[in-house]
Amino acid sequence: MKEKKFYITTPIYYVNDIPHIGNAYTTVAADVLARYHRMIGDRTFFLTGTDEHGAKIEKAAEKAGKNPKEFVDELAAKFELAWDELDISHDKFIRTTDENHIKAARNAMQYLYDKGFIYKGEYEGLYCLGCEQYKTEKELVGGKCPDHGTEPQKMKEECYMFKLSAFQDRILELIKKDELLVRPAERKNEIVSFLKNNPLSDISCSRKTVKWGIELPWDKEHTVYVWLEAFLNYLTGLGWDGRSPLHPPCEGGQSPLHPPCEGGQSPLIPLAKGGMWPPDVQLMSKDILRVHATIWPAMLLALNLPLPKQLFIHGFFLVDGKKMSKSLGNVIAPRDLIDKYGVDGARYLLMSATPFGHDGDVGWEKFDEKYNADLANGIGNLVARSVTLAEKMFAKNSGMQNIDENFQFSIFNFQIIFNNQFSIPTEDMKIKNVCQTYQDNFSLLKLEKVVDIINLQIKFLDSFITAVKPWEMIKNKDEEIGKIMYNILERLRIVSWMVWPFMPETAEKIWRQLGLKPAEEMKKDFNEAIKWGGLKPGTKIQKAEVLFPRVN
RNA sequence: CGCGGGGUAGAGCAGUUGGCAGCUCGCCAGGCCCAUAACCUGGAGGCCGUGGGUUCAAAUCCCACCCCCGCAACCA
Repeated sequence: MKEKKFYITTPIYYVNDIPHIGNAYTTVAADVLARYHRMIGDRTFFLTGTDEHGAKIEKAAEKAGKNPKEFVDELAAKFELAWDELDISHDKFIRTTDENHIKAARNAMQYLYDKGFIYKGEYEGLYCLGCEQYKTEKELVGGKCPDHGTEPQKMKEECYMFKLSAFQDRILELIKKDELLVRPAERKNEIVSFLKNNPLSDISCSRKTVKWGIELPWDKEHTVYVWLEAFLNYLTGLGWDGRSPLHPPCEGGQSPLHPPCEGGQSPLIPLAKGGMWPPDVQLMSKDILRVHATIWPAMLLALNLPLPKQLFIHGFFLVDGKKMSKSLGNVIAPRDLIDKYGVDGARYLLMSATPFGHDGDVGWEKFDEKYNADLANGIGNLVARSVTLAEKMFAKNSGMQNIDENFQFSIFNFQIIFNNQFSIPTEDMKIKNVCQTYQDNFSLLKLEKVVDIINLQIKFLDSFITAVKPWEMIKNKDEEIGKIMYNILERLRIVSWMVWPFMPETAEKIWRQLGLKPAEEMKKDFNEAIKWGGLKPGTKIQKAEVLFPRVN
């Protein structure tokens, strides 16, 4: 099998609140990558979902006068709806309350226990009687519980511990050698220096006091403490049953469920979906990097499973320079963005708000500016003017003439000059090279560069149109117009493919205006689709509604 | 010396194999009239945080210092 696979995950979101712009950012980014990989023909699996167990949810449910299951059902539905509204194309929405997840998690815990990675110990912490919860130092205000104003008491309880300490050296090595790639580089530095300088201690992985959770199979008084269980979603989301690595020897090195095993024996588990494991990219924000680069790989090592290839950490959004928080009242919900800018507008603004991997400052003013500049005045306007020109040309009884892209450069000089003194060699603007750079940047996850490439193509076409003045040629019945318009529309068609992972609906709207059927187009592979000549000269070009109305 | 990041045009940001400082918005002046009061061209506007060093050459590499932000583990 030559085809590649691509497995991407988002973290599962804790359902103690409705989705916000931060969750949406991670999810849209994952969606863009998943769509891109499907587009280039990779066998792709995109997993997202919700984390639904734990004391906080138990309490929040109680407060809302609901039983926990009802409570999480409602919130999980809100997440699913939000992703639906954002056109997220996940293959599976995993919930940690799913029957399969629970069963698998118990199997996995049992396995870890049997292998001696989990042992009985004690957890000591500061316990607030009012909250019936342990508090971390950070949660306390002046040494007191912010909710009850009382000082928490030191308490101990029996719990099970996971031998995290045993994995420190191996994890450090793996990260240093990029076998577990942590990107961007500054995040790798951070975690490497953390692992070098701080001894990892074993962590508690069960609670007696939390009822809303998954019971340990060998000790029903305990429930699994959240992190360990939550991480397993990346496996159970693929249909894993938790019986790791109890993979029967492959007879003759073959199995219908996964790629051939070496020597008939393999630690690879027969995951559903034909051997998707391990993840190629796991996206997350920086607050959960540390646990993902310690507990998570430790679990996989304990389970004897391959580690993810890459953890990619993106930044936080600041809203007008301030941290987004409920108390400041500056929380932006995905819904707010969609209402103002449309689904594709929202997706685009999230993805272009900041270089991928860095923190970014957002805000309504900035969103408005970017939306008008890039979408309304940029691609939206370009499509409108191109399609209108084509319609006018057809009305004058001229037709398009299929001619290769070199024609465009021959009349626009061999040196394309636009944007001040900035000049770009013709070679760089050739479709083949543009698409190559596009793909290179995508595989490096440089999404901001990918967006730049698209916008440069739009500028190029705008500049070209102004330079050749097709409207005059139409008036003068200049027969060269057929070639000019073909060049414009054909390049536009190819650009629309580049746009597709970010704004699928927009790409489809462009195709329709170009007389192409989205359903037919979607059958194509990217590399086939971007070949010059996809647009047939006789195609009926028809103007439709404005893609991105300006906002104020 | 806890760890990591940042300080570049009025605003927001790009910019490490060191090689004439760039983008978007805003501003000024032209052009165009196909298009969503849009598009194109040109212009003004920067001691690239400060002080040293390496180099023919530094925003970029090294050292010191100043200021800002995030993190400091069982916080889902």
